[in-house]
Formats: sequence, C-alpha cells, structure tokens
Amino acid sequence: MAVSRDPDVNRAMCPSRLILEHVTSRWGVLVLAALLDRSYRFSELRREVGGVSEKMLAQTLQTLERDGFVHRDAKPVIPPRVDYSLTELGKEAAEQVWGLARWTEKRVDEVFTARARYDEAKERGAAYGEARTP
Amino acid sequence: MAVSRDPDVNRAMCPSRLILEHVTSRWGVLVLAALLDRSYRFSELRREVGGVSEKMLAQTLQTLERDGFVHRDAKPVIPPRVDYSLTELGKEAAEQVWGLARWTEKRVDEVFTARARYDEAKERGAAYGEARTP
DNA sequence: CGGTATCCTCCTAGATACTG
DNA sequence: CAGTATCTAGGAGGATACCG
Repeated sequence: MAVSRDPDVNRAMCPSRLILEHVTSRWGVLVLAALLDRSYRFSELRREVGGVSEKMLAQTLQTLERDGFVHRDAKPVIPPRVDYSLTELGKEAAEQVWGLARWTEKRVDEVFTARARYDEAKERGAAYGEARTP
Repeated sequence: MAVSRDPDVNRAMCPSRLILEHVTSRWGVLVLAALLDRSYRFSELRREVGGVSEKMLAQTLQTLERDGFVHRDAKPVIPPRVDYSLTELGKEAAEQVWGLARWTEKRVDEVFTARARYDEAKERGAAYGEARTP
C-alpha cells in the first residue's frame, strides 16, 4: 500500500518527532528566537531573520501557528498589518530551543577541534594506504 | 557564482546551525537517546532505534563521531565488533536534545488541541465562504 | 503589505546489492 | 558483522508571478 502523500503523516510514528522538527527547523529556530524578544510584522521578521524567502517564512509561521506556538494578529486596515507573537506555549518552546542553540554555540569550538582531529585521522589512514581498493 | 555543492557548507552561514541539525536530525536524536543508557553495537543500535536503514545509521554515526559526540571502538576481531558510546561532549549534547524531546512529549497534547482548533477555524472560514476564488 | 500559486531544481532518504 | 556503492523517487525549498 502506498503511504500517505503528507510527509507529516508518514513521519508521525512518533508525533513528538514532528513537533521537534517544526521547532528545530532551519527557520523555525530563528523565528522563535526573534519572537522571544518582541512581536514582529511579517516583513520586519523577514528582514530580522535574513535570507528567508517569503514562501518559507509564511510556511514556517503557519506551521508554528497551527501547533499553537505563534499568535497571528491580522488587523483589518489598509495597507494590511499582521503582527506575530509567541503564545505562552510558544514562549516555552522558544526557550527550550534557544537553550539548545546557546549550548551548541558554546560548544562550537570543541566540535571544530573534534572535526579537525577526525579529518586528520582519516587523512593519515589514507596516506599510509590501509587496504584501499579503488 | 555557484554555491558549493556541499550542503553543509551552504548552510554554514551559522556554524552552530549545522551542529543543531546533526543532533536534532531524525536519527540523531534517537541514537543519542539510546546511547545515553549504555553503549551499543551497530546492529544492536539498529534494532533499538527501529526503522533506520543501515545507510542512514552509518551516516548518522559518522556525523556524530566527526562532531566529537560519539566514540567508535572497532575491535580487530572476526567477526567484526564495533561499539559505539557517547563522549563527554556527546553526553552533554544528548542530555540537551533529550531534554527538548521530553519537553515536546509533555506538550504534545496541547499541540494537538491547538491544531484541532486551528483546523476547525480554517474549516469554518471556508464553510462561510469568505471570498474563495477558485 | 502580506501573502498565494506555480514551476523547477536540487538533495536526501531509502531500497538494493555488494564487500572485507 | 559492519559497513560501502549505486540508483531512484519525491519532497523541500527557492524564483517568479500574481492577488486582495
């Protein structure tokens, strides 16, 4: 039988995996981090985050809104004005992922050192010709 | 100019983003969580995690090893025996992501409620025919 | 301003087959 | 047992154009 066309459904063997995916997604992390400071308008957020396309920002915000992390406040004025802010749940989420992000930044040097060591070891292995069969 | 063919290079505007991606990746989370309990052999880990292909498990382990989170201990015996365990850095990483995962699990009900509310609101919007132009 | 709709291009996960 | 090599479908995400 074919699996569902909705990727969210297929990966949802564990539902929390999906939520994790949403909040740790490339733009999800940055959006949550930005909104932790204050509320933002769409274009403002786009500039703040930097490098995100309209499509991806809209998609990210919709996902986060649907999950109950972000509140969307669309004012019926012309020109349109839409403000995004964190819900209480979203604030918790943002603090969690931001905590992880901060930890990661703290350890980035150690990771780089580890990588250099790993790559050098590989290099040496290749140099001493350990059973390479090309 | 063309950007690099290595996705890790392109996404690395922020190096910590990459590390985050490695530890929160689909299988990364589960591998770290498993190794938090004890060390595992390759096939053992494959069974424990469940649903992971050999290729993806190998790739995940290599990435985590390169980042300095996982220690690979290959014993020169026949048949081969390779044990994987967490380094000190990896233990920290695992605790961080596991913390996030636990938080997510705790809030999964609230997220589902939020989603139901969101979907229902969309439904109603469509039902009352608000300016749909198909 | 704040989005959608459409197209299009890579990337990546997974399946399969093979090796030391 | 513990992986590597190769192939492929399809999904993620960017570019572009358009709408209310």
